[in-house]
Amino acid sequence: MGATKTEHFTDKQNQIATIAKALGHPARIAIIEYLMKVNECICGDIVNELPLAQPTVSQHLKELKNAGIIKGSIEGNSICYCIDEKTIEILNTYFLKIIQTVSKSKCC
Amino acid sequence: MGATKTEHFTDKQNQIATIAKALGHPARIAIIEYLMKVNECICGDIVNELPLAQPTVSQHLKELKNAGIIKGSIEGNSICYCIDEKTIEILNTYFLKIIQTVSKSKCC
DNA sequence: AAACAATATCGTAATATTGCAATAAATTAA
DNA sequence: TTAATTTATTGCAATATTACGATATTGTTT
Repeated sequence: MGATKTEHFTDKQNQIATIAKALGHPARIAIIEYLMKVNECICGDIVNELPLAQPTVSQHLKELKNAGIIKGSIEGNSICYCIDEKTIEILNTYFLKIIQTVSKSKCC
Repeated sequence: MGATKTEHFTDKQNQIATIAKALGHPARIAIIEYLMKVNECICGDIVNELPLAQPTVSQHLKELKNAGIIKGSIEGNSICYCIDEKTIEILNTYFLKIIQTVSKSKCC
């Protein structure tokens, strides 16, 4: 026990949970915000920006990339990361549906 | 080490991360979907609906409640849970801003 | 009050996440 | 080629999460 029972849930449920989980850490939100600020997609100054060591940042970037939230393209020596808004849109569409459904029905 | 360095991030960053994290598990997404389906807010048939034991479901409900995603009101013997769309809206507004910002800027 | 029902909490095992120092790998600059 | 730069990976310690049996709590019947 201890492991999430992924197989008991639908693909969609797992997809939404995976994306949300990747966004469920303040460092990763901070990375997203930084990528938004420097609208050209600069890479590893993220390390200088965040109060975390380089391996830790690298790991967070990896998780964001695995979840499809950012994408990185090699650019000479460094790597250019940027937000893939399509993935955020999946979440957005999903949550919007929740909000619409819930606001229609009266509750408790 | 091992604990998230919450204090290094802004309140907003922590708020968004907390809500996203609570949604970052397929069981909790399934709970949300069930609450949407039975638009009147029935309570612990969630246990019958999910492939998880009662204490596990109770724990997931607690986390959703702590994050402000659902609210529960005691109704006699049982508890009536329902989605608090205001919290989902916070996420939605935040993500929308990301999508808008990113789609404006060209990238990699 | 006693029996029942619905939830919550406790305790604990299994697993996952977070963070970082050390090190590796890949590219560029000298 | 050697040194420097940038990013990734490994290994490990600390902590958190997930899941559930057992048990407690709270309210409802009878």
